[in-house]
Amino acid sequence: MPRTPEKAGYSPKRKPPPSAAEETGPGSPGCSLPQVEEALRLLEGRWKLVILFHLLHTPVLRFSELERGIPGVSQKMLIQQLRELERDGLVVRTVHPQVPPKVEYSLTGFGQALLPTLRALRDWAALRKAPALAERG
Amino acid sequence: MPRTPEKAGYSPKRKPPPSAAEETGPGSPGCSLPQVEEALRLLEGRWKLVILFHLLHTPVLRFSELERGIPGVSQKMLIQQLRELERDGLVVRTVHPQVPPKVEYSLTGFGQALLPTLRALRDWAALRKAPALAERG
DNA sequence: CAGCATCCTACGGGATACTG
DNA sequence: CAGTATCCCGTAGGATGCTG
Repeated sequence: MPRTPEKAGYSPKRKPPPSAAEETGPGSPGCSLPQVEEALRLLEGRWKLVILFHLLHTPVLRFSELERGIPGVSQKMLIQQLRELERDGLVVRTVHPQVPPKVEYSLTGFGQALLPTLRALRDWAALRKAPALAERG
Repeated sequence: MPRTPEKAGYSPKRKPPPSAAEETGPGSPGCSLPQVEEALRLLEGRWKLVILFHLLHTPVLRFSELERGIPGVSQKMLIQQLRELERDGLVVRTVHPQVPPKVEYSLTGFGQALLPTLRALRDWAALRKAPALAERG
């Protein structure tokens, strides 16, 4: 993102609404919708879930392994998404100071906590082939 | 998307890889990664999960209700995401032929099947405040 | 009320080339 | 090997205005 010289935090017209803590009332779905929305942002990005799926299956993976494991991704995207996941506390990046560089990625506790979600997601994905699914609920 | 007069299906350089059913082997994470990836696409979009959360909480909602329930969204986006969800078989759109138009949205069986996933996601989101979460997994 | 149409910008994300 | 830098396109998505 060299287009903005700074950190490019981005905060324009997007969330101009009132103060905050407003939908957090008792009438909101589940528990606190905005809190969920916030967490959802951490997972946005075409490759994040895929990366997490891989790291959940293989606890430690180096960059090249991830790259090979996710055929459609470019290094730029892989790096970018990994950095965001790291910044958001989902993934740990470990650099081994060697001559041929070696960097390994693994999940934090927070990242591992996604296990139930990803498992449910996988099961849901499997439903797409199930014929017993009535189209009209 | 009036820029492309047609349906603008979009299919450029995105998925040029081999045939398919290749990672579906026994060595892949969980079950079949590409299948999960495919299902993941149905949920992409800034507002889709939020919409689904709302519809899971309130089974039937009209357009204006959703609009009010999701403060940050624009009508354009709301419509667009709803249409995609409808097209992908997650949501049903029911038009009531009245003078002041009335359109209601609800989940299909497939959409309702996301309940466990969304629940897990909500629980995970709640973890962000939990102090007992070691940053290094 | 529910939606379509249009314009416009920022971001997502791919391709390629270069570096420690 | 594991990135960084740059160029570039297409899409996401906001703002506004109009319609049945």
